[in-house]
Amino acid sequence: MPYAYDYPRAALTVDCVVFGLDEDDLKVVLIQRDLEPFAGAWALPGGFVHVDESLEDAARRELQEEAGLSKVFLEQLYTFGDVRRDPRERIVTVAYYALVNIRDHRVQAATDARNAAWFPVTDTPTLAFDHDNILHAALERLKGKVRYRPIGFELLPTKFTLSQLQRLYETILERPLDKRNFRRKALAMGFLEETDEIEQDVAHRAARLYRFNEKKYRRFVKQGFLFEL
Amino acid sequence: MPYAYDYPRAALTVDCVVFGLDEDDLKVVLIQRDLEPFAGAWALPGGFVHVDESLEDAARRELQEEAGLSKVFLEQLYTFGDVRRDPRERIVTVAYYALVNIRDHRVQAATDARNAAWFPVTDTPTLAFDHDNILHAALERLKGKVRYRPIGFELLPTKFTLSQLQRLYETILERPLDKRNFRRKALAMGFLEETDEIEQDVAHRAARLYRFNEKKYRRFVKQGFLFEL
DNA sequence: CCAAAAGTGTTCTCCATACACCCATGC
DNA sequence: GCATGGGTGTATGGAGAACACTTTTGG
Repeated sequence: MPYAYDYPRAALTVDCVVFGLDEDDLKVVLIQRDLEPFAGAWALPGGFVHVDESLEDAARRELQEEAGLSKVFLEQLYTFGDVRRDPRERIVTVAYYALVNIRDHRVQAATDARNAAWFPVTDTPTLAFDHDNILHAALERLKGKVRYRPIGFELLPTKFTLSQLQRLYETILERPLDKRNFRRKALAMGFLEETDEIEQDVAHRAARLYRFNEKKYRRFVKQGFLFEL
Repeated sequence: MPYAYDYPRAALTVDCVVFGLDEDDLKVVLIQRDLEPFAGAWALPGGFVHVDESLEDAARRELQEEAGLSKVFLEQLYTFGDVRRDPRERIVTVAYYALVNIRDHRVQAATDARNAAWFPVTDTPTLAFDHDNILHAALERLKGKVRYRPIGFELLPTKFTLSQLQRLYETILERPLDKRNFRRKALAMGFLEETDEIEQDVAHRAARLYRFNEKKYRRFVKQGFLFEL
């Protein structure tokens, strides 16, 4: 079959901004590069898109290969295509962001033995390529999205306290929230489910654990809704 | 220089969803294809990304070449990368959407003599490739974005009446708005500027013309804001 | 008994909404 | 004078924001 486009082509990659919550810190997965360009520098996990896999498949494969992560929340962020963003040749990258809860997903430097680690988003080294831009865009997206879609739950363990949830929102939005107002509104949404368990091994009164009920959430969305905290 | 990626590569295109307002109809530019695949079918304007131009540059060049449009509001929408979205070979497309006011921007079937025309968004033919998906995504984006960024002004002539503005919002949001509440809120935003002109040649009382003041808008944004109509 | 965080209601203010009539103009 | 849209104010309800003390538990 003839090519539809017989001229030099850009190469295509995917890069992933993987967010996780560690105690009350928002963290991101970075990979230390072992090859030029930017050998030794930290970068977002990512790699070339195979010609026979979709963009999202490529992103999931790279997450698996480079960080040992699977079955995570993943959403397309933006496509970065400046001509000189890679010093080698023209490379366009489709950026994704992922949300994982660190408990369930231990990050491992995987198959290709490069170093993978969690960094606090507020304290990352200068990244390779334009990855600082990508990370910044992902943070902005997270901040915007969290206000009208309950994606925050992806970052928490299955069962969590309302204080954990509140601290998560405060971390992402970078501002304090009022405890009573927060709890009232969070519960009023109607898709938080009280469990009969409480947290363990804390040196103070133990808080009740809640869980996110996705069915209730979907019903809620269908009826037309607005999600604000 | 060696290639960073010596394997078969996807081709890369841009496609543009160009919105315009014609009277009170929201319309979109479509191009009739003269080549296979989908010869004769309507499609979004777009084409291959050159290896030495950025994605946005490619989108602007295609708009110029295929529809004679320049200097329009243009924003990246989403990147569509399903393996089989083009029957010829693997082609990934970065979709953009553009807003133009039809008065200032006459659409012409340009250099390559293909047929270009405006279609009401509510009444488009079945499009080539996955362009129906792309159009649908663009409409959703427009609906969402118009609520917190005043992009609607891009669709109107420089001077417009408040009723025109209201009808625009009603069209995009697909619901009626209250006239008094709309006017109060629109003016309260503080970046609409009353001119001393009124509309001409209407068979009823002539409405005052307003203009969008971008400086005031920017000041408004800086102070932290929420834009809702 | 002290430290630490959990849990709980009320008030006020502001904004979204609902609603109806007179005005200016062209024909 | 009539048809057509332009232009205007008020009352009500609901939601967001501000605010402080008591309870429980472990050490």
